[in-house]
Amino acid sequence: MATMQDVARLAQVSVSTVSYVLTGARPISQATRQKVLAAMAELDYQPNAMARGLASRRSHIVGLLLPVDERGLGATETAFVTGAAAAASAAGYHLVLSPVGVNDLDELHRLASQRMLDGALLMEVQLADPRVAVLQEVGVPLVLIGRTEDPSGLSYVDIDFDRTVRDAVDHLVGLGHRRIVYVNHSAAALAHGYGPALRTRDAYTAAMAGYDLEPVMVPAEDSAAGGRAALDAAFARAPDLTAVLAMNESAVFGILGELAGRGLSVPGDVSVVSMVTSPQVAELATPALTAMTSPGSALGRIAVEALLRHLDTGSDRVHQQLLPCTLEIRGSSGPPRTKEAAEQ
Amino acid sequence: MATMQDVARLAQVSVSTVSYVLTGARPISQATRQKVLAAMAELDYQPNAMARGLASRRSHIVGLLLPVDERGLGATETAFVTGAAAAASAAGYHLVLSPVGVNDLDELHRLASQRMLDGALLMEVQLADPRVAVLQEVGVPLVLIGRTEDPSGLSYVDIDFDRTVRDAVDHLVGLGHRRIVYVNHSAAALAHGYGPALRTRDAYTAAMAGYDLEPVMVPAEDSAAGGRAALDAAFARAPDLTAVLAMNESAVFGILGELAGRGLSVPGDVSVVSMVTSPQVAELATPALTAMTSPGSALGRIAVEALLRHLDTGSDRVHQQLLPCTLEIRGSSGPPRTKEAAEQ
DNA sequence: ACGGTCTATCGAAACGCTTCGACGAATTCG
DNA sequence: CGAATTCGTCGAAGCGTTTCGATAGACCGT
Repeated sequence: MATMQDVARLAQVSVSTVSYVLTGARPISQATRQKVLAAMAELDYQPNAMARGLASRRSHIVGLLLPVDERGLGATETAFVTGAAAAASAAGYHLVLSPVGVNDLDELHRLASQRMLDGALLMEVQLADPRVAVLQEVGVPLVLIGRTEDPSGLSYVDIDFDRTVRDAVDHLVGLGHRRIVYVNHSAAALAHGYGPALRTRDAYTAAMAGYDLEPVMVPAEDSAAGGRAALDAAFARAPDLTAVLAMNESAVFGILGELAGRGLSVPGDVSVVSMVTSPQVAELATPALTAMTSPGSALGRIAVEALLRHLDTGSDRVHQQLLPCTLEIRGSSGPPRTKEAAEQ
Repeated sequence: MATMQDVARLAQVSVSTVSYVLTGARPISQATRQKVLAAMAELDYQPNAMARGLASRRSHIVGLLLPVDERGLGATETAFVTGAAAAASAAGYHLVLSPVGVNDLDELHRLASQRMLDGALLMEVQLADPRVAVLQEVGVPLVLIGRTEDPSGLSYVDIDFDRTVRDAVDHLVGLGHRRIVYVNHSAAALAHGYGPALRTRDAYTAAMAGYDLEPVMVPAEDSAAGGRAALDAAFARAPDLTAVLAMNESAVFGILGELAGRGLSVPGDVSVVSMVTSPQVAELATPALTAMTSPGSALGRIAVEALLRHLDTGSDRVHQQLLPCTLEIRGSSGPPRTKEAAEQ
């Protein structure tokens, strides 16, 4: 493996000159630059990442800190991860996947103190997230995926839940629905201060209020069975419902199954709109789901770009950005049956 | 940020002694070890990963090389990635996610030559995969996820497709099915030498032959629409089919939808078994899918462990291991209608 | 009491790069 | 036309570890 020494010797220049050619930290004449580049090519030289990292105090590695307690990542999270990895890679950075428990603060501290990470993305941020303080204390630049309760001074990217919920409700109301039930994440998630669950709850309430409609929210476990149970609960509380808005991707399928089981057609009897869902998943359902498509991959890319901008320019402007999910109408939503049609 | 120097000074020992305490490379007396550990604790010392990496020529980073051309990762791949990340993390290693195009060999060469990776896991291995040679040439220890045509001398972990297909066919034949159609990956995947598609094709043919049954295989695009089309094709070629075995996770949902569209019940009229599927996905369908559950997370863990064993012990024994998917019977498979029942 | 082993520790030389101060040559300016 | 500036390059000092050879005692058998 060739070193910079070898290149310098072959090009008959000093080591520092080779370094300057590589980093552009100082001007180098065309002539010598060519000599050096030729030598590099001949030796198939690649800079040693560790040495470079040690000397420059920049590893060119950013960490993606993902909570480990979850049972696997959903399609949205996966898209986020791959989007982030692609963006990092495109910018000459590396993305390391660090599973750290939400409450394993010591482990996090250790990880962050190793000077291996130039910066970090924090996934699944809670409203009150102790991990933020740990990372700040160690001085690792940070971009949150999601938001804490008070994110002032913190960079984050997140889904614009307000807008997403409003758009979904608008869509359903626009079709003529009045009785719209919201199936949220689980009660446990709500209790834990899981941001998306809380924010969508509030947004839903507000959106319904805007139309003078009564909000009906039921929580659902993150599974098909949870969806079935939630639909039962929904009918118990609103027997005349004509539309279901569901945050919980897994639960949607249970809802669909349960509707079919009750002999109700979609969207004839009940319209279903799935929130924060990937197109791939939406297409799996029959009928294909009208869904608010999550900007998973874009979020990942934007988060990385914001972080790298900070790292590379040293600018300490915080980057705060919300991306809405976009409505994609497929087969699971339509106008409610009119009274007459229903009475036939 | 405290350095080893600081620790040494505080503990009144030499720097090398501190290092030996940390690495255990040489014996250190209890007394000094305690002094050193105390100093470390007091200073909240964490070794600098870059410096350690430079001096020891070991980065403690392994790369997960995933092809970039795919449109996202499926649930199985995601489980693999998280399993690998967890295993690496547990062993004190870091996992970097490197999206490199299957044919971007230069990029791969560059990545591998940076001495940033102690080893690599190669995902989505083709039967003839040029990436393997590149990595071997650079001398990066390697574990394949999947297999090349001739994997002798190479470490790999892969799904035992033979066994998986056989178990699935056994299950269906055991229920009484004779006309079993296999819905494989796309024709393009087959043409590209995509291992799972080819191996399951052969295994299916062999398993059917074992029962003196005629194999009928149809390819399907990786989508719900692909599944619908495949089912059409299947009925065209085998109008009397009673069971569908499907490799293509996305297509399964299309198949289910199309069956419902034709007024056929599952499993009453047609049984469906999904191959290499995660439980989460299987549960989404109605009825829940009888499926061969993929060992995604275990594969990731095992691959990392094999790689690290090689790195840490220097043993150059190759590790070759196949894991079968396990049959999980849910609601989509059952005995075929008897002739009498069908004629009623 | 003496060379011979061990054991625990030290000092110094890497590891391969970046970066800073210095310096000669070329250029500019008054 | 000499002083001041700029440009391109060099040498050397780090960056924070690991690791190797050396060494000073402690311990052994004789």
